[in-house]
Amino acid sequence: MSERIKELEDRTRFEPAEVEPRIVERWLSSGLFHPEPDGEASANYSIAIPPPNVTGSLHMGHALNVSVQDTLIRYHRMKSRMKSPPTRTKWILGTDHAGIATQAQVEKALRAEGTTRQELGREAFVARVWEWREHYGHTIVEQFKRLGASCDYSEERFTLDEDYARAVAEVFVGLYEKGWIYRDRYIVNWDPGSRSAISDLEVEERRETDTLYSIVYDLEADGTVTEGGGTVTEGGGAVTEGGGTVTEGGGAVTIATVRPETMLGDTAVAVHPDDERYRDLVGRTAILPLVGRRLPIVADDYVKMDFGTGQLKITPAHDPNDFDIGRRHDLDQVSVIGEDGRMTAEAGERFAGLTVMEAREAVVAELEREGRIVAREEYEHEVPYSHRSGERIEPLISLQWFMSMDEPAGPAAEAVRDGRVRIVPENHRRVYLDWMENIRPWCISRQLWWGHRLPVYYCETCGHVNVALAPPEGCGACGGCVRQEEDVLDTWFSSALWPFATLGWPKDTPELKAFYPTNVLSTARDILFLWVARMIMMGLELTGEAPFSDVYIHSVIQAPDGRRMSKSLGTGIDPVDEIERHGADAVRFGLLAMSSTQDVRYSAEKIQQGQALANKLFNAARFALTRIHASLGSQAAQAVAPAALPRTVEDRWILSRLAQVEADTAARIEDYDFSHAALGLYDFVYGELCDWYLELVKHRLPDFADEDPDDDRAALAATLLYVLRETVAMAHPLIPFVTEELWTYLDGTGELLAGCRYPRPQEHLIDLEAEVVLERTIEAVTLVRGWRDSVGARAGLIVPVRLRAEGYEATAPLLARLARLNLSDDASADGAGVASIPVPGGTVEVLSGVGLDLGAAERRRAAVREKLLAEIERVQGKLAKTGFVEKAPKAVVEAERERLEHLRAKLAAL
RNA sequence: GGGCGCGUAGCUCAGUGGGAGAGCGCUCGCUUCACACGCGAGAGGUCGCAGGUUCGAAACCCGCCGCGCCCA
Repeated sequence: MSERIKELEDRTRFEPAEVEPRIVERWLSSGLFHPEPDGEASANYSIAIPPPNVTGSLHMGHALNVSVQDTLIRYHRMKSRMKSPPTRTKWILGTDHAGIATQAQVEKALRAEGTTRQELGREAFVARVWEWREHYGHTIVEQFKRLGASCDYSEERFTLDEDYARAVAEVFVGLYEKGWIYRDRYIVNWDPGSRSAISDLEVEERRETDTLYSIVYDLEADGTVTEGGGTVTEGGGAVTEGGGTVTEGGGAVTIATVRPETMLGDTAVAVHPDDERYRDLVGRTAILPLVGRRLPIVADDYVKMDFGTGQLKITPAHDPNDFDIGRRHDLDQVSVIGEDGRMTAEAGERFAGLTVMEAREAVVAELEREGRIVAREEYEHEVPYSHRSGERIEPLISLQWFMSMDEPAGPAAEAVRDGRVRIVPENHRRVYLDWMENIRPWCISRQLWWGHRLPVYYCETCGHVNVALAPPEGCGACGGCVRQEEDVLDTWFSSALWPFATLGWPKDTPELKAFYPTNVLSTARDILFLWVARMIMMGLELTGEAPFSDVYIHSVIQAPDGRRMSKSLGTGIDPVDEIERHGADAVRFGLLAMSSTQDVRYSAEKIQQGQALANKLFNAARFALTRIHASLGSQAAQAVAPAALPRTVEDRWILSRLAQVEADTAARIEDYDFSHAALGLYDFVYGELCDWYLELVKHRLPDFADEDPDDDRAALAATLLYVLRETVAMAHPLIPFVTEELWTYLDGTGELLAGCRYPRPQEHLIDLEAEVVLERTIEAVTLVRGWRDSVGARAGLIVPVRLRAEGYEATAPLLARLARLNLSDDASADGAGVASIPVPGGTVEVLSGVGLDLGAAERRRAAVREKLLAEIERVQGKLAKTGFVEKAPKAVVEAERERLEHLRAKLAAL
């Protein structure tokens, strides 16, 4: 027995903390994760990792997503070895510069030092962020390694790499020239926290309660009155009922708002065109209180008739919906709130310079004084907040750069509709298509310093806009001096190029040819629009191909309380802690096993189940290996293809089960059904391999070293090693560490399992006859054990019995050993036994009551009889119904009849 | 307001038309020669509620209730 095997004998536990660093080291130095860019993407397999934020660290979402992708990558890498010639498998790695998030982190650090980015200046600040990245930017990549992620670490990309940045600029210039990118004064989501515009998708709505004020605006009593005659006053009067302060003769309107300060920017009042009450109001003019501005009353079907009075103030410069209404009716835009979050000069002398909240109070006070507030009520509504800074969004009009979505949305929707891109699970498909069909322009400029600065140069002389890859010598129109746009691009603009820009696009590189388009994108549901949709658009437009053929949307791992994991609530669980506690295999297994539906609660038990599986597999292999080496010597301890071997029924059974589990596992991985792949593997290893097969054969593996191996033992060793090798290889994509460790013992060549072939199910080994025999035996063992327990038989007691049952020709000795029975021949022990245990196919007659409490057995038997009688009655009732016998499929009826017979035989046996 | 998902054992979840399952927890037993992160046995469920389809519903359909998430 070799030294290594001797050492193995003492390792009674699988110790992840000791094993994992060694294994990672071997993987990384092997070069296995870095494929040469050979062949065509259609034959190779590739995944582009969703680039984590450069400042980020591993959270549960990453941990699950990395587990998913690594399982796919390892599975396909192993499968690629079976092809001739072998194909290539690549997992493209990199990080995202994450404009707002990263800038915010560094600004926070600056604040702690008592300075600001403005004090530092742009150049120094950006240098500072790069420094930050050097120090902290690799945390998450190191954490990926701890999970066992087999990314191509030799080619880590960054969205601000020189080549990548050039690609981004080229795309901008190209799309500008195509007319898809343009500059516009448009209402944007202004984030006062980051002092930047952000996109619609970075806004989150929160439910809040505010005061809803009802405010009276007078109507102008001018010539337009004649149009509607006297009815106008009536209508106006009706809506101000209870207000009591209607002035002058023209009537009034009453609008409701939770943001009274924005009224200073009102430029119209709107009613619904079908609203009978206000038909005559349309075309008239209201007078804006406090300001005196004349407000046209327009008809627009955006207005909800049953909300408030059905009369709506329109503030095009400070509300996205009002902005649209304003465009439809050609209304003025009056900006009363500035980018600094304070009221502008346009708001009037009394309010200019106040913060929004101060202005609200002041406006309400003024209106109050004039008696114009006729109602206040508590009102619950959705308020927009910045997903980035957490501050309340201030919608305002600003000069920004946009990308039109109308042109790219069509092809991107079509690619999903016609199946070129498959979304798994399928129900997200419609969500994607709905979004594509109701798409809005994308605001792509950000008022930040960290990111891709727009390749835009404004002429200081004539104002001409020059868009070019390199800074122009002078203005293209007048030759004057130019200065570059200060803004940077939305981070998602650059990530939209991820699957191809990482491979060298727009250059026609071998990497691009070998690995683009990629096979699958695995990601979280919340960035389906933010990122996935835009990648599909950009991929189709720029490369002519969808960037991946499958999109897998993995589960959201919630906190154990069923809500989102939250740092602030302290409900987050750190995957790195879990790896340290239970091992990376356990974390991977657990996360995959729990990820069955779109939202799942974090289950510490599933992680423990994974840990138990790794330990179990380790011990099963350790047991088999130490015994085989001890009894046969290492030269004989080779796995042999089982086809030619003489086999016992239990060998035939386990080989049959193995073939089926191999097929199931592969199918489930390919179907992205990771939870069943993981749990199916667990069931096989625990419920079949260890609980039964090893128990059935362990007596054939005695631990003495110097006996000549006979045929049976050699055959068993071959089968056992074969089953272990196959099981370990099959499990590798899911639990790579323990399997790689075991491979060093199971495989003599020193090769890494990660680079070996994936097991191919041997269909000719499927043996249903052996399965029937073993199932029967297992059931009988379980029944006898239950009986033993009920009669208080001590574990060591061998009970003398006579087997009176069919179907145990091959397994009677196995039954006897596992159930601790001593089988007598019929001839030598006739006469009635002291007890009878029903088993499939007959009974086990107990011949002696020594050491048994048979009274307890009698009570138990009564309980079993009750159950049997109830069951028999149920099945009889079913078969007595003519409807069932006539309409149910024949096979079902037949099965019920058989079952009845079976139950009756059992009853008779009692 | 619209959409998606979920509701099954004490807990977390499988099960999608024909005998209610797993892991953990619980009870009892076990130095049975791999594993005590172990082994064996067991208790525990009107499958959210109400209706419908069907010979037959945990599963399919309709409605309701509760929880979570997304979009407007």
